[in-house]
Amino acid sequence: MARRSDHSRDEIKEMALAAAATIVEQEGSKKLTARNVATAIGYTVGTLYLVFKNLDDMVLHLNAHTLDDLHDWLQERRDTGAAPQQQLQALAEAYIDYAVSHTARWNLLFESVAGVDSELPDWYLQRLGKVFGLIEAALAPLVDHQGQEAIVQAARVLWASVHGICTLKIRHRLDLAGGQSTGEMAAMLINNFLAGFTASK
Amino acid sequence: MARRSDHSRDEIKEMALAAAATIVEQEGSKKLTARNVATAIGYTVGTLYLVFKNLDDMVLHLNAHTLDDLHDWLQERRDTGAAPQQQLQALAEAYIDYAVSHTARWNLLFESVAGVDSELPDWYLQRLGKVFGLIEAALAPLVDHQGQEAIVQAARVLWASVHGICTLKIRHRLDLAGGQSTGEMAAMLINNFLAGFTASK
DNA sequence: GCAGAGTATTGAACAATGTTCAATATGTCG
DNA sequence: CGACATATTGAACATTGTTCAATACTCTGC
Repeated sequence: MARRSDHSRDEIKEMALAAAATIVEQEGSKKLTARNVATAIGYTVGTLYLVFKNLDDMVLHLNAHTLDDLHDWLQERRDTGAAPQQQLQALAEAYIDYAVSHTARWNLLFESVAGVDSELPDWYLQRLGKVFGLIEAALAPLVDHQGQEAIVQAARVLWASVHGICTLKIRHRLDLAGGQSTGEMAAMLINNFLAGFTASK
Repeated sequence: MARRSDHSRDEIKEMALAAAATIVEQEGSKKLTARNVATAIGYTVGTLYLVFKNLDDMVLHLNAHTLDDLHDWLQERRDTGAAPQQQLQALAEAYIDYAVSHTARWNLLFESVAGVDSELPDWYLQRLGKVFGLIEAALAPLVDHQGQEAIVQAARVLWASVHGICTLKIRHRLDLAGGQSTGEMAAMLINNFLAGFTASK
């Protein structure tokens, strides 16, 4: 039996989340079970339910970490020196790259049932906002003739669209004859959208 | 015990799919279990495994029906008399409407694990293609100066983008301050994309 | 050091899941 | 009518999320 006070609750929480991330990446989300996580950190299921409300709650926290990860990933790969359009293209490709190289973990971000009927907690939405912030920053120089609201709205439309391309490709919903690559699709989207967007003064 | 030859295998298959659709719509996909479907059609689990390889296989067939449903829904609501841009807007709104009013069933289209690692069967991809066909048809008049390939590619980019907007909204991933409606987002996407697309001769 | 209190941790137990397959009920054909 | 073929069953198994009484530990006060 693990000795009590070996780890604080917060430590156990972090250990569990780290173990969960490893399991998802290495074995897929099917293997993300309470018992597997518990074993991986040297505790038992009961302890897991002491620090998380339930498995959905654990996944939500894991997703929060994934969002932070994704944010850093995008931040490293955006090309702040380049023109806005190239920045956006770089961000889109980085996003797709993340989804491809961390598919299981990225999928979990959207598979999660929590939030389908109920609201997502504020601390989670804030992390989402941080990711959006990167797109907004890249978009900002292009649209100084429009309001801040237009930037925010365009950022969301663009990110949602890139996400749509990404998710359909990864789930093989675009495996029809004559398909382009996700990169080409993102480029087509960004180029045409921006052409229209910057023209509308 | 149901008497043998009461129903052919195909009949059982259709009964099961109809029951599955009802369960998903009325009780959500969590209640879509082998036992629930079997009970609903007056058979037992064993019989279900006689006509479907497993539950994923059943869901795949249910999804095929959903795609047909969606296709008809879109076809009824597209406004073939209107200008291409209005047609696309109508299609986007119809798509979002379908997702909102049949959320559980629509979600199942993309939750399905089948196809994440393996290929989707041809008969399934063909149904996907039929849905894309509607967007291509609406797009065609706008781009006769470009090739057929450009239409196909633009249709995919547009549909994937609308889908992205739709899925993020429904899963509450856009519940941040200052959000637009899905309809407004789709309009912003379509208007700007088309402006860029038709300008690039 | 020791008794006792308090609590961190356990792991057996429960209901529900997907899936299998020997047993059984039923129809059909000679 | 009897015997074969097969449609159908449902008990059984492994695994899941989740709970909670029992247990094992640590620490306090003496």
